[in-house]
Amino acid sequence: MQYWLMKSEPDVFGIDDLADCPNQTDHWDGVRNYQARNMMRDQMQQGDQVLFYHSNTKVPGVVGIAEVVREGYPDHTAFDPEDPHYDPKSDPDNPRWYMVDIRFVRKLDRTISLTELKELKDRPEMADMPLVRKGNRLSVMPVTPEQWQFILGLE
DNA sequence: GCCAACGTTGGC
DNA sequence: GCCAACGTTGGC
Repeated sequence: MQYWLMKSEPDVFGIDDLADCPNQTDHWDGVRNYQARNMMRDQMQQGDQVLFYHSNTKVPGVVGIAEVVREGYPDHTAFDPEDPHYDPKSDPDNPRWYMVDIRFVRKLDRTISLTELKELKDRPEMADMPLVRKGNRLSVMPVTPEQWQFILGLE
């Protein structure tokens, strides 16, 4: 079992939206970055735990926990010309983009803000966490067990 | 809303 | 294969 962090803009799809979905489950569509794609397609497994992160908002930070319930499969939104994430280069016979399904587990009692995590970035537990490094734009990233424990220990 | 960082594209 | 131009991400 592995740990991950996934970013989402709460104005588009936040932790409460996930909790409101049927079965509290939704597909993580729209990722159009190869590094993130590779992780969803090749590495994420059923049962993996996910830190749900709100980006591009007033207080960016970790707001909840989710769980991977379906492993990588083709992102159908890439095939739909009407979809904002349409990619004509993705062919249903040879899909370019993949997604996973995640299910809501719980909200944190409070937001563990990016500011707070940055202040703690020199802690040994937080070593090599892409999230707190400058210029990081990866929307799906692996989280070490140490990072997982440490971050949730702040709750 | 600004803009730095960074990934992707396409001309050569 | 290089790299300038461009688009996007995402913090502030």
